[in-house]
Formats: sequence, structure tokens, C-alpha cells
Amino acid sequence: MANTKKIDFVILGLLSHEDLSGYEIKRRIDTTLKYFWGASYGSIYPALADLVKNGFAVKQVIESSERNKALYSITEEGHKHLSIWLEDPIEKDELRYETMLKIFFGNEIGALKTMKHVEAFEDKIAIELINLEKSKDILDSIQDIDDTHLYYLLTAEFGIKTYKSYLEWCILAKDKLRKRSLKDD
Amino acid sequence: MANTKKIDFVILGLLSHEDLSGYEIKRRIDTTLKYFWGASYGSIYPALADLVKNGFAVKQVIESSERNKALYSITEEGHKHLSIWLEDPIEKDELRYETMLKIFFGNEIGALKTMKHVEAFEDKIAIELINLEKSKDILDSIQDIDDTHLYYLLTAEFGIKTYKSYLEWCILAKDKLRKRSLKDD
DNA sequence: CTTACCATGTAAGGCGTTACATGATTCA
DNA sequence: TGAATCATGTAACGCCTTACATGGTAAG
Repeated sequence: MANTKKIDFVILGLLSHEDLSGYEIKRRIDTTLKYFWGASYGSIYPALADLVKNGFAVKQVIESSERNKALYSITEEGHKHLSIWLEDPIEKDELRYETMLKIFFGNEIGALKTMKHVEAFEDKIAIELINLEKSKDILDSIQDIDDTHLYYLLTAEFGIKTYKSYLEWCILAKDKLRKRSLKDD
Repeated sequence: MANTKKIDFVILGLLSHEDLSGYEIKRRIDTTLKYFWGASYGSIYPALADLVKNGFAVKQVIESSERNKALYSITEEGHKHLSIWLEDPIEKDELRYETMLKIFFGNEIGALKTMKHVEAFEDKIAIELINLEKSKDILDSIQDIDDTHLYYLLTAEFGIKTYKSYLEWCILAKDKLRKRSLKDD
């Protein structure tokens, strides 16, 4: 209760969809979840070991001729643990937007230099929006194959909507900063 | 360079606008910056002490008849330190949206229970949107009094735009989850 | 043959939250 | 008189990132 180490549930959630190795978990987080979550190997592997120790997951080493690989599966206990957490109300959503911080204090360096951050932000978001829309297109076409696709689609749509509004904001911000920079001269 | 403890710059940024006490800094963060940043006393007070130790801020104890209060001011060195950081490219914007995590793994508990999270999210965002719009209205009316208002306005507009798109997404998500819940029965 | 990717982990250390500790003042 | 707010800090502890360490395989 006191301890809600989120990474445990992120992993358990991914394992509820399919068996995965630590490496694959990292990739899922970096691609599918990257729009609202992040994690490094330094948190994934130890969490995986804990999960096994607590009986929420089991590890099976696949001994192939080429390469050894550790595949993790969720247990019945793990499903229960995950479900309880999923039903609990959300504790905290947080964003730490360094971009906004630098915008907020922009007066210190002026409109022109602040605009650089807006432009960099715009470029980054535009690229990620393209990726997200590709994912959504794929999901739309295969939606009925797997029950989990609806939920995946929902988070993709969340990303698309917010990213689009970010881009709108960038246009507005650039405009206002441009006008200010003219007054500054 | 290696050390980019963001809280230092958050405080320095706030002090670049006006002299503040630790308590007031906390309040600024919880009201004005809450849409894109957060911090607790346990990070603010030690950071303030470090800032003074490094010559980026000075502390003056105001001995009033009623109550003692420590007011911090930014130094010339502090301005320099802040400016350098402000001009550096953004390292990382991150969001950790527990709500999206619970949506993503929603299949585990089903559409109806997942919808509860969407509704709670919607309620929370709707309230915060009202606050943000109030701030924006005030800022619009006093924009020319202080050069920093433009930047404040920009971040408020960012919050408003994203929150509005969150609310749109909530409607869409509720609709899709409702439809799924009918199939589930 | 060398770069990129697959693959698994550990160690150190930073950063920050929560909880604790304390106490004055204001307002209903 | 009791709750809320003002006000300042510390201690413990937890979580996570970064960097390190290691090595196989695939593709160009």
C-alpha cells in the first residue's frame, strides 16, 4: 500500500499481454509507452527479479542453440496483484516539462532565444506525431484481433490529440514571441 | 554540466522575477507551475541553502515584530548561472501518466472499471482548466505591466490547450469504452 | 571487420518525496 | 478554541538513472 513502485505494474501489465524478456520489456516501454511513461534497464531487471521472488512472475530460460534468453510470464498471483492496482484510483499524474520551464523564465534571455526552444519542441513533437499516427492506422486495421488493441488505441489517440494541440500552441507561441522580439530591438 | 538539478533553476527563475521566501516559492510552484512542474519542501529548502552557499542567491532575514521570514534574492552570479542553463537546449521533457498506464492495461479489469479512471481524470482536468482560464484572463488584462507576463501567459495557454484536448479525448474514450462494455456483457 | 543490435545485469550515487518536528498567527 | 495558514527546516528512505561490464550475432 505504502509502496507503489510503478515499474512493477508496468512490467506486470506488459506480461499480461504476452511473455517477454527484460530486453523486450525495455523496447515496449521505449516505443509503445514512451508517450506517457519511461524506464531504464537499471530499474527493469531488478524489478523483474523482485517480481519472481514475490511469485508474481516466473522466469524460464530459453536455451536455444544460438543465444540464451530469459522469458518472463505473469502468474495467477501476478494477475491478482495487477488487477488490484488497476482498480485503485490514480495516485498521481505528473509531467516535468523542461521546455515549459524555459519558456516561463524566458524573459531572462529574451524572446528570440526562447523561440529556439519552441522550435526545437515543435520539431520533436512533429516527428513523434508521425510515429503515433502510423501506430494508430495499424491499430485501426487490426482492432478486432485482440481485445487489448482497444486500450492501446485509446492511449495512441491520447498522444495524437495532445501532440496536435502542442503543435497548435507552438504556432501561437512563435507568433507572440516574434512580435515581442520586434518590440525588444 | 553533469549536474543539472532542475530545482535550482526553478528557484533561480522564480527569484529572477521577485524576492521570495521558501514558503512562497513552494506556493508559486503549486499554483503557477503546477501544470508542468512540481517540488516539495524537502527539495526546496536544501536547494535554497546550496544556492546561497554557491553565491547564486542571498538570504536576508526580515525581522518583523510578528514573525521572522527569510527572503531570498538572486545575485548577479545567479542571473548568469540561470541564463546559461536557459540557453542550453532542452534535455528532457517527461510525463508519467499513471492514468494512461491504467488505460493501457485496461483489458485486465474490463471496460467499465477502466472508464472510472477516465471519468476521474475528466473531473480533475475540468477543475484545473477553470483555474487556468481564470489566470489567463487576468494575464490578458495586465499583460503590459510586466515583461514577464507574456511568458507566463504562454505557459497558461499551453496548459489550456492541452487540457482542452484531454477533455476531448475523455469523451472519445468514454464512448469507445461504453461500446466495448456492451459487447463484454 | 566493424557497426548496430540483441541481451543481461550491477554499482554508485543523485534526486526528491514523505514524514517528522516545531511553532506563530489569523479567522470563524 | 480549534482549524487553517504561515513558516522553516531535517531525516530516512526509496526509486531511478547513468555508467559500467560483458559478450554474442547479424548485416553491410
